[in-house]
Amino acid sequence: MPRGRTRDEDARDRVLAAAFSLVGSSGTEQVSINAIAEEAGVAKQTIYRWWPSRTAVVLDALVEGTMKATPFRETDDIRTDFEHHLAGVVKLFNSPSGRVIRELLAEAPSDPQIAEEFVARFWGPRRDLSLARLQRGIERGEIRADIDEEVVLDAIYGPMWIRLMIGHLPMKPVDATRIVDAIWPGIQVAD
Amino acid sequence: MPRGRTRDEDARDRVLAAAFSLVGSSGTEQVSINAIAEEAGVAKQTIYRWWPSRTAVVLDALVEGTMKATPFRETDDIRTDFEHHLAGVVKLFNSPSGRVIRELLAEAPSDPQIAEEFVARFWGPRRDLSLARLQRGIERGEIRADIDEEVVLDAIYGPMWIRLMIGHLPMKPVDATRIVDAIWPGIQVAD
DNA sequence: TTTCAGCGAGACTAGAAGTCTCGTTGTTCA
DNA sequence: TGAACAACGAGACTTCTAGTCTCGCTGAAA
Repeated sequence: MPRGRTRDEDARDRVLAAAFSLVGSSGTEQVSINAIAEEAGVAKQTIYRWWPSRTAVVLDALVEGTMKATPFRETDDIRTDFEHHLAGVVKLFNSPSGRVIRELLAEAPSDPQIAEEFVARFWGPRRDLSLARLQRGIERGEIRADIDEEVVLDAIYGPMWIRLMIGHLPMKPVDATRIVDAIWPGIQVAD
Repeated sequence: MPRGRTRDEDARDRVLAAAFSLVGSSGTEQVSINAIAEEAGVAKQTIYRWWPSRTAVVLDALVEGTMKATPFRETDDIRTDFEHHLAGVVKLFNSPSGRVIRELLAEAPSDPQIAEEFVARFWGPRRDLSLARLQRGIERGEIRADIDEEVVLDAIYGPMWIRLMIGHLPMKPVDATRIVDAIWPGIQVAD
């Protein structure tokens, strides 16, 4: 056990909560590191002692705060499982998390480290769940074996991401069904 | 005709070229407004006289620089036209323009004005071309009339955008075909 | 009770966006 | 031709924020 005072875990939680809350409600404005520190009742140095940058805090807050969002149901009806999952994505993107994700991705071009971690810790794990589900569909003979899995996944997720990032159209729950309707005929095994 | 010295159109062109070149090659680093001014051989005030912000310059540069990119062929084979168009998108996104688009979209969350203009001047017009092509397909009885056109368009473009923004996978020309392969069975009129 | 790292507070530094001023240049109009 | 005037290059200046540094204090471990 190292000497000295131990880390204040409560302060850690307050920082993550403050970061998530501020970035999720205000849109980047007022979300200086000072504002996060003040909201959390913490000194700025306490933040920089544990995180390398403001964006790293937000990423941690996102990963921690949405750990259990967009679960993947495992029933015998793969198609419906995907619809269910996508509906969860719509809900997530329309919540404060959506704004946090958008802000985070906006930092990615200027911070490759963040971009990499975002993929490794947030996007990757979720996408892998989908991939596994797709592969199980192939094993069970319900999904065609000759599809390009990566392209199919990106076609399934793409519409939501494009709307989150560009914002040209709203995301509605019914779109989850429509996306699956559009994709499914191309990947299912012909009856 | 107003009195006084007229605008230096050559300086305007140099500013746009410098902005596009710097943002397209270096990734946001070294792309301060000072750097653009220096590269263009222009005073900073000359930039702010004509553009409201640094990002507005980059948007103009993008619109001007990619006016003729990703054209939409009009043959009798709609499916191949889409493949051709998507292949153009892949090429565009893999070029310096891709980086410029990414940087621009990264500014969008903190600058609603830019977000709106990006849609109105870049994304909207291109998307409308696709939409018109899709609708012509419906009129000609090649595409199903009951599809949700917006969702289909976003499913077609989505994979490229998601890869541009997240960067989890490269974009290859062959993906253009694979995307269309994945989407087409769901939207074409059954034989 | 000594040691020592974490803590809050806040001064400080560095760098970039955007503003302001100034003397100069080029165009229009009387 | 020359006065009026706006755009120009140059660069100082202001403002804001990310991130650093220093301080005296606090609390857990040995």
